[in-house]
Amino acid sequence: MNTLSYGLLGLLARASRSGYELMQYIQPFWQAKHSQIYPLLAKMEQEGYVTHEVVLQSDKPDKKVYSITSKGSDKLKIWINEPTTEPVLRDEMMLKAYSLWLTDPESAVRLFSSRAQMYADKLAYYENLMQGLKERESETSYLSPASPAFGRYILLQKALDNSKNGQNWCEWVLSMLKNG
Amino acid sequence: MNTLSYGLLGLLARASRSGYELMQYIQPFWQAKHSQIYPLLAKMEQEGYVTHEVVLQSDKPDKKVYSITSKGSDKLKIWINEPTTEPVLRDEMMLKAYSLWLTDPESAVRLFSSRAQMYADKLAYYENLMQGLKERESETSYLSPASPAFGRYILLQKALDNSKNGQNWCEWVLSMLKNG
DNA sequence: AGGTACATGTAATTGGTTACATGATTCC
DNA sequence: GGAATCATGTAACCAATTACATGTACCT
Repeated sequence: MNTLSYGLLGLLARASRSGYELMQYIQPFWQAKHSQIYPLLAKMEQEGYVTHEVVLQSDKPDKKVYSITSKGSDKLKIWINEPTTEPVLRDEMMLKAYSLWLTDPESAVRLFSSRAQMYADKLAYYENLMQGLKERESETSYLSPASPAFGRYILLQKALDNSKNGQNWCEWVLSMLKNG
Repeated sequence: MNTLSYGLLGLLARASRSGYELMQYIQPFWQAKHSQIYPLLAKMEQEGYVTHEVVLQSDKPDKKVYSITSKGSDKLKIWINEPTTEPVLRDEMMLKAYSLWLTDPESAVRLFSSRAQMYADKLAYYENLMQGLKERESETSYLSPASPAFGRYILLQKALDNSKNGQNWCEWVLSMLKNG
């Protein structure tokens, strides 16, 4: 059971989903490809944390829909109270920023402009998700810590903060590149 | 040549350093253990990007001091202008926040309090590094994009922003946990 | 007929962590 | 003598990405 397993259990604790769906839902908060998720689900099923049933579809290919077991749910609840490991951030941009003095001003501007654009795109993406949440759920739902919507709400808020933060940082650097 | 290699070249472009020193300097911006760095340096030397000489020390054990070659410097400059990969953030806390509805209020408060403390510690750490930079370097140095100090300055600013951001987010969640 | 999204899987490789291993030097 | 920091390395393992592989259903 690695961290990704708990992320998948956290999704399945809300609703049963196929491996393909799990891959899509977890993407924004934990990067994982289908080639990592499918074998992991099989392993988790072997160990009794999830089960699956095949759901036949007529408009799309058939799928395996996974559900969390009570053993999986217990495991998930225990994990939340265990010590939390520190976040790991690996951003090539940080290393490039460190070596910025080795490049010409035009390249530096290009580098930070495209990164500002990346943050703008992410911001729009998360704003859209947040709007969707607020349309679907009432305030009493997503503002209540006991509600599943609360977790999604605070997660999206963190993602929004982070994107704004990154965007502001890029603009700040760009302003110095233009004056300096 | 992976991303870590370029990070190491970026450090060596400023000053020659031992593997042990490189490990310490790169830590805040790219997590890597000595067991990954030592073999990588050997490989980079084989490929002609760095060289090393043994420096005898009397107060400490002897060390291998690595220097960047012109081939390594060329490689580094080209890399800066290549397309930048997206950042990868893996934070167990995000997955726990998502499943927060499964736990009791006391555990939730504990979880966010200790994470707030982590951000406070990081903030203090980076503030200290920033102060050191400002004491060592003149404003004309660290505010000039052509200076090596500029890269360090904007990196520390990003780390500070990020820590503050995370701390505020934790306090915001905690305020909702106390009211909700 | 070709492209895209849906859907699931395995194999090979790289990247990264943990554990094992050794030794110098300093401070208490 | 024992702990802490400095210093370098290898081995085993786990996590993650890339590539290989197959097939359905829908739309143009």
